Amino acid sequence: MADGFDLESFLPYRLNRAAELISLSFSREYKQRFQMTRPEWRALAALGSVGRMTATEIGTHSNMHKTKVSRAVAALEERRWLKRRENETDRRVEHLELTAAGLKAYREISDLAQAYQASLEQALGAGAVERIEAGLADVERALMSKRR
Amino acid sequence: MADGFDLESFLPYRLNRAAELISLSFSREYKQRFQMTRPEWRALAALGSVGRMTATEIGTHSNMHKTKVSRAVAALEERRWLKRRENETDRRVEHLELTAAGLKAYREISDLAQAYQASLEQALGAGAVERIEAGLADVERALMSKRR
DNA sequence: TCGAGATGGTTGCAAGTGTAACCATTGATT
DNA sequence: AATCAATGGTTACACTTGCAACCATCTCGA
Repeated sequence: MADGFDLESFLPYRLNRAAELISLSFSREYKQRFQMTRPEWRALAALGSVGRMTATEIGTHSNMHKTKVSRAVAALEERRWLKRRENETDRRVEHLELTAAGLKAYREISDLAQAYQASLEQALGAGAVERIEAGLADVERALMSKRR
Repeated sequence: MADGFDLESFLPYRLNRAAELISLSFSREYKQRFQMTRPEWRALAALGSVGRMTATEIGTHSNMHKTKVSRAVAALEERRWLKRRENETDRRVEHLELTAAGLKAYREISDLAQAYQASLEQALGAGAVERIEAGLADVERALMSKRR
């Protein structure tokens, strides 16, 4: 069926397949150990690396839908890994920050993540990860400008 | 919080973010127009480009869970876009192939996909897509060998 | 100061998903 | 031939997700 279209070189497809594969591979490392979903880990990581943020900020930072963020934050709060602080001047927003326990968890999981990334870099060779990430950044930039 | 871990350069995270972005961006192009889910489009694309396949083959080819494939195939059949043919020598397997209507749909959507990819290539510059895909292939290879 | 719209965040609901258990069939071992 | 494991595929169930509708609060202009 030679009609010019090749799924195998269609970027959305390729990107998704690689992302699913890597995501699956890494999530196995923490899902069992920390009983945490991916959105929760993402929110934790954002808070851990950036510090105090609002829910909306977490959403834009990690490109998650606001309901995902909302539920992830609720779950982390339930675990006492984060607390909410109200903003004096605008009572709609809530500042979120990790508790001591949350920070501890963040450190453990980010250690895991670093080890994972290191093993990937090892397998891929020097500079490969940087090159790939540069490419991804280009894609994101292109999509963002496409949007409007 | 300088602790050595930077979410922004963590490959699983970056890959997922880019994939979600591009997937969202492209699915808008066909979801409304063809009322089709992503697994259905994937199965259709696999069948359209490869030709006759079994469900398992579609699964490995496009890296989809077999239940996803099963449901996508059922949906496509419901629409009369594919038909099942039994295998004489092994009655467990079913050969799947597109009907004329299915092929027509495939052509329309793959035209859309080609146009989409062309606009991306335009925005990204010559060779960029190939470089990115080469990087993705490396990642997949690394993950596959990691697995065992 | 009042109301209309914008913004931060949550929730109800319907649809999509993975896991595990399942049915049917085949292949290998005896 | 009889059995048991392996394989192709479907389905029941619980969980996750996105959309839309929602509540509360804030902003801006008449």
